[in-house]
Amino acid sequence: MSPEFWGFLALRRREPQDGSSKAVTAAVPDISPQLTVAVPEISPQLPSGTNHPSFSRDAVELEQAADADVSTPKDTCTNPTAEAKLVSPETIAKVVPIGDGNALVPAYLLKTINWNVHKIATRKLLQSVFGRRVLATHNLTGKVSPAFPDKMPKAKLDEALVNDIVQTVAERCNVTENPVRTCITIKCADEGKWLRKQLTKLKAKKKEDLEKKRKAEEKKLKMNSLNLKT
Amino acid sequence: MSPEFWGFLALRRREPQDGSSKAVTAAVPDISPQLTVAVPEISPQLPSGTNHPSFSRDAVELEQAADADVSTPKDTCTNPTAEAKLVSPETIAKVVPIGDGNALVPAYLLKTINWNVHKIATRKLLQSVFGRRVLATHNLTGKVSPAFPDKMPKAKLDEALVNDIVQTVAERCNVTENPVRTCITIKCADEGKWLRKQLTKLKAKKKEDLEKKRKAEEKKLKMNSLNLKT
DNA sequence: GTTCCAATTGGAG
DNA sequence: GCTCCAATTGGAA
Repeated sequence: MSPEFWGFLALRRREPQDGSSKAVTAAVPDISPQLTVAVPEISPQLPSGTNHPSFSRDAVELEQAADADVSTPKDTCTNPTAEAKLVSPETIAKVVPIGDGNALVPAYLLKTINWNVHKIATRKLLQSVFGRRVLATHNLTGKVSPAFPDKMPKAKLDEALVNDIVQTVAERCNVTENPVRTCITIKCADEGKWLRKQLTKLKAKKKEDLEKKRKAEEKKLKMNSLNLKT
Repeated sequence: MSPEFWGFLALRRREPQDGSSKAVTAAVPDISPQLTVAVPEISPQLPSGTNHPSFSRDAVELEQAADADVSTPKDTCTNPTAEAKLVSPETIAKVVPIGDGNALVPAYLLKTINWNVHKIATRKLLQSVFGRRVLATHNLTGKVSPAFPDKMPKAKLDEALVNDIVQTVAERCNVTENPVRTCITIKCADEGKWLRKQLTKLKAKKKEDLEKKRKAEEKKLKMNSLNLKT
């Protein structure tokens, strides 16, 4: 609850335009072109790192914090990001491309989606293609909110992947592309809130653990002093 | 540009919940039940006063300011709010109800609307039914923005009239009601910005006039003193 | 626990 | 000058 606790989340721009952004981008060349692995439920597309045309230091910190803190808890059920490549070929074969073919989603997922409800369809695809933490730390445009010009902009979702989703939903749900994009914006916002909650929990737990440790030390000291007396 | 200048526009709540709101509401009984008059282009539905279930003092001030300041300039082309009743019966007869029949719009307007573009259709109807200044000072729900909890909420647009518009557009444009409602929200926001601009201009003009007057006085005084010397 | 809503904003189109 | 976009927010559904 304390302001300083959220300092790194409720980010405010310190410099109007960070001159170091170019250098940072240069330092992070395109390593992997968004390989989408087949993982049942919540496929975790590698969170961030690749497609950030421009971000300033603060944004990077947010993502690192997110990566560091929330990667361990059971937010992904069975998934092993690394082990994904060791999965049997049959399972991998069940991933199919959508749109222009950049985005890959489990075939079974496509079958479960109700294409009458474009909002849900969009969210399902987003979840599958990007994973929660990417959604939480990115948005459609990567631009600052006009309503909150002091807040750090989030990174931009990979355009090609977004387009694949938008196309697919627009076609199969028979809606225009715009409501789909709006839906993406909302999903990212929602996942952002979710991430924050996760981090709050984590911090609370850490604090609690520290408290426990402190009390243990205290007790130990007390015992020691008692022993000395007798 | 000075903060105090916009003080009454960029309203901040002073008290959490204004206890006087009831009294104010009582002081403004429902005078006219939203009579919509037929005026070519921009029909000016009487701005405010009738359907405000709950608003605090600040909100009232905003509306009064708006009424007082922007009613004179040429924001409405040919319209005479008062004279509307003197218009020939034929002209009045050309007004037709939409939706459940609460909202009335000029028949010719309905004909000009392109029902393939729901956003434009919505805006046209809004303009006709409510008029710019009502749109500028009201919104869909009358609730505070969650993103700006300190800003005064605008008054709520008459629900029956809104419903008539929403129904009509949803039907004739073959869209769901929600995009129409979103469109209303945006239109109100846009008209709010428009009103602000008008007021800025007015204030600038007033200031300029004062300046002129002051200079004239100055000159006069100078002349007087010269006359005294000779 | 998620999804959805709508208020507000500045700027792009 | 008007329309449209999407970022952010808290709470409702």
